Amino acid sequence: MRNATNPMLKRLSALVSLTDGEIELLEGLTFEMRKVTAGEWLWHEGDSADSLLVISEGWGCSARYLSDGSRQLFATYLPGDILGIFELLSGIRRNDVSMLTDGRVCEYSYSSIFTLLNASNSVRSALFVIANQHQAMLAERLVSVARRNARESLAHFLCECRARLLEFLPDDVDGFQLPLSQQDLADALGMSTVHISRTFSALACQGLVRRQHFHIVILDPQRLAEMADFDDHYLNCDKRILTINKPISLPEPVATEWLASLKQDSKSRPSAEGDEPTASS
Amino acid sequence: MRNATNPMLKRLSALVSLTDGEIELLEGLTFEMRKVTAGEWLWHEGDSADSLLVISEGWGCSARYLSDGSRQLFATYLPGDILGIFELLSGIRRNDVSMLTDGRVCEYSYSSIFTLLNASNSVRSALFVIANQHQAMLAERLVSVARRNARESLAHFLCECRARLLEFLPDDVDGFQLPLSQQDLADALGMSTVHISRTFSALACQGLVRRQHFHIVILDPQRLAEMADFDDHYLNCDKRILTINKPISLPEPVATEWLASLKQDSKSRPSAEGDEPTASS
DNA sequence: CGTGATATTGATTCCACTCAATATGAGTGG
DNA sequence: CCACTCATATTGAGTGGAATCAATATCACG
Repeated sequence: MRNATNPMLKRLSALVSLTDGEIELLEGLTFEMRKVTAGEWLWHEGDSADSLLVISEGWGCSARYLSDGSRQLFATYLPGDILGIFELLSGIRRNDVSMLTDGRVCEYSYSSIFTLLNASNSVRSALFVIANQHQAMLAERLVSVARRNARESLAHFLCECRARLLEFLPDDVDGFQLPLSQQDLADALGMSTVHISRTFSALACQGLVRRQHFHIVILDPQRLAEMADFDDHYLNCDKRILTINKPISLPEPVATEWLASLKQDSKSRPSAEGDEPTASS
Repeated sequence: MRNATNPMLKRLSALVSLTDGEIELLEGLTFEMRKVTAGEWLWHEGDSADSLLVISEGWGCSARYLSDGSRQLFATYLPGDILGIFELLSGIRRNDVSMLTDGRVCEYSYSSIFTLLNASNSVRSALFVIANQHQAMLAERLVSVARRNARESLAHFLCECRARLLEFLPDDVDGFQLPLSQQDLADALGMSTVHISRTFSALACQGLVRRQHFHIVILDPQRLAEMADFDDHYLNCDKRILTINKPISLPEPVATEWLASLKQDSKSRPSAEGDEPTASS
């Protein structure tokens, strides 16, 4: 298994069960892996979009830069995360994305992704699920900013980071690198850097976390989650469900004539990819 | 034309160009239209999900209810909006959705939607675009709550409502029913009801809006948009793009008469605002 | 006309911001 | 190895925007 060499395959196979055919398809995907450095822009809002990106190493983030010079951070991206899903259709990047650390990213051209999407239900589902997770995290951030106080907000963010990292980190090393400066955290949580600092101190005082530099140790995950009202279901519930349900795949006696007629239609399509809905499998 | 009788077709055809086959397919969809009343729950977080809902009349909203009794409003749903897209795959409702006003909703079973999705690229694209728009609105809300002060925040929300309604409202009647109580607005914008009231007064003082009861008149849309740093591209850019690029969808000879008839139809829509809001008419 | 939901207004409080000074740490070059 | 610098973080003092509390006021509706 050379999953390790193809980040897309690695990520998707963790989300949905793939048929051998789909695995082959994914393995056959061409992609370009390149090194990126901290602070480097991956793209800007308004850029034309023609590729999907998978972070293979390092952290990235998406943000909005406001006219008053401030910044709102929307999402953080960890190794394995797939960026640019929503832009598949519009062809235009929706916000600025940059690297927080050095790392490596893999680029897959949209044309190859389209082929893949047309050929595989599971891949479509997986990408949809990922989009779903990002939406859920965004909603969670909104709740933090709007309804939680500084300590709850920061605690929640830390819990989320830990949960996301948990499947990658070896065993229970209760500590991880969080490559966000206090400025970054402030921009994510809608606070000032000063107050991030104070809030960290407060959490430390309560014996909840320890932090030095960019290294975080969560001393009492249980209590931290409680104070943050953190529930990780929004991060992984879909995954559980998916492996059980076999989602979008045709559960029906489909209107086969329709499919046939549509297939004909699709012949006139310019970017003649594989073909239509693949009732395969 | 019975577009009006099938809200799904109506909405999707406004987003992407559909082939005759797809239109027929959509027309053939079975759905159940039912009346709903203000305050009625459409579903709760955790409910199992097996249907897509299209709002045909009235306003709805999705929200999270926190353990401390407070509430965060995530989204408002207007006539034409499609709910439950993200739940297609997980089969579980992600948050609570209720009606803000009396209205009517159409229910489409997932099984029929799955058939449709498998048969049509365009429909897949359209639903994806809709999901995209909701994500964009959520992000915008986050920016409001995190970065904008009360006046900007409220102004932005009003601009957004106006923009969303604009395509439904007959020409430039610069006023509309906004069936959100100040409590609802507070829950949406992360403020207190008291401050919503004061902020409305402030905006009124500046000659930007007038408001009585649930009726809003935006006196100076231009200036209001400026103060809110409002840019409507996130609401409709995808639409524009889609008709140009026709990414995933089949680039067919567009049924222009269809679109035309739909436009007309929406203009002559009865009860464009006549009875609609008023919490419980 | 009374009742309950909704909205306004004033007084007070507080959480988090801003400003400003200092500290720590990493990286660089002498 | 030290001095310098730049980015990052800490701490204190003062301020302010919005929350809270509380007392009316207005409106819809039966």
